[in-house]
Amino acid sequence: MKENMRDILIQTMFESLYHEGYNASNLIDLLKKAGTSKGGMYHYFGSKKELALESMRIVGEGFIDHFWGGCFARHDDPIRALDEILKALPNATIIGECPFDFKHGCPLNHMIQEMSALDEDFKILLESIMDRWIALIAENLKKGQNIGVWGKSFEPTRMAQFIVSSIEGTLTLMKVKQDIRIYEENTELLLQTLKVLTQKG
Amino acid sequence: MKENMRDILIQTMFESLYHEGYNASNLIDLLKKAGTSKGGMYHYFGSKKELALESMRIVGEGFIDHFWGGCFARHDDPIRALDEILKALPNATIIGECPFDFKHGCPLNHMIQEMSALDEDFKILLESIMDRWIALIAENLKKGQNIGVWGKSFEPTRMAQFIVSSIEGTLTLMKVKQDIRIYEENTELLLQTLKVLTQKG
DNA sequence: CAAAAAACAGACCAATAAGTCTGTTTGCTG
DNA sequence: CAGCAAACAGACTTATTGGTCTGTTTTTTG
Repeated sequence: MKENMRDILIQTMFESLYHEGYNASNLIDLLKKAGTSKGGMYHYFGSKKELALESMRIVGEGFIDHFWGGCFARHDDPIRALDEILKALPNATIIGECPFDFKHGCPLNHMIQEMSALDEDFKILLESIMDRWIALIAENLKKGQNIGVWGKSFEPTRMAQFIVSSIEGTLTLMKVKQDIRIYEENTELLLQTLKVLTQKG
Repeated sequence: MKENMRDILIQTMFESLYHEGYNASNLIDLLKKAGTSKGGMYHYFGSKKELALESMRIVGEGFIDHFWGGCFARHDDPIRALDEILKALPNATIIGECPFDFKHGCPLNHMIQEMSALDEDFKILLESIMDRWIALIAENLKKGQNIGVWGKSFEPTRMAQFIVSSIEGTLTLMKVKQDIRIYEENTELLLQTLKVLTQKG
């Protein structure tokens, strides 16, 4: 059951992007961590950028589909799913051995800030990941409306954008303040808000 | 009325940090834009990092004190002030000739993502700027409670953190999607939320 | 088992960029 | 106006880093 070097490179690059960012991460260190060499990497990927893009795509889509999508799928009631997601996030594993942690915040946010205005390919990819995330939440908000746990007065996509924004902003604050109470207080306020904004009638 | 080169360097560095980030910005280009040379810059600052830190400090504190603080000071009612701030932000000038723009989002968020886990000096500075921002809002929320436009059931600092998070997250979304409607919809939801969470009685 | 292709190792190259150092200009002061 | 210090110009140094290229090992396949 030998792991494929291409996958190892993708995971290792993700960790570098998450912890150091794109410009500050260097290939030699990355290759050392991955246990390979220049030749090994350039055999699979045409450039640092190509590996980084593929890495963000695989990990980003995977985390949304499996962690978020999985939580939604395990609950009939999307309210409980959202609550569980926010409680589970601080201890979540993003990919392989790489845990989510408050010191480094949200990798998607990090890449958006660092790269989206600098490189069009990154921008396009990051936007598509963000769209996938928002679409998944909106979809489940709609489901909540259909099964009657939420009212119909709100627009699911708008509400999903609001939720995502609130989470991203909270994680930014966490990254610089590293106080878990802020996360708990903010998510509590968010859930409280949702109950009001989405109430029936 | 000749402008001081030290100030020009601070403004030019801020633009570079805002538009390219710390690692991707290079000194030669920056010096060309500022109209000076290596000798000119190293006369005032010991390193690129020193200039960047000073730049973020001056501009960050200035924007919070003047733009945010100014808006709060012009209104007795902090509800109206917050509303005006959110409406004015898309056309605000951050410093000198550098306008706020959705393509580049929030410079504070950008620096937090790129630098706070990478360099302790950046982290300390960025946290202090964030604290100043939150404290200013909390202060004015408290004022709103005291003059009776808001109820007393909420904790000003927690609410300020929630507001800041929501704005930061919204600007992250703007940076990658660049659709002003999202900003308008999100800020509308935020204000709506505040009215509910801060209501009297 | 032999040949070919995939996978990998690592020396080398070229570009970039921060920082240094020497020398020149500008402006203030006694 | 002389002298001195602040302000600035720019060539040079040094370190880093992404990418290339040649050669070796491993695996697959006919």
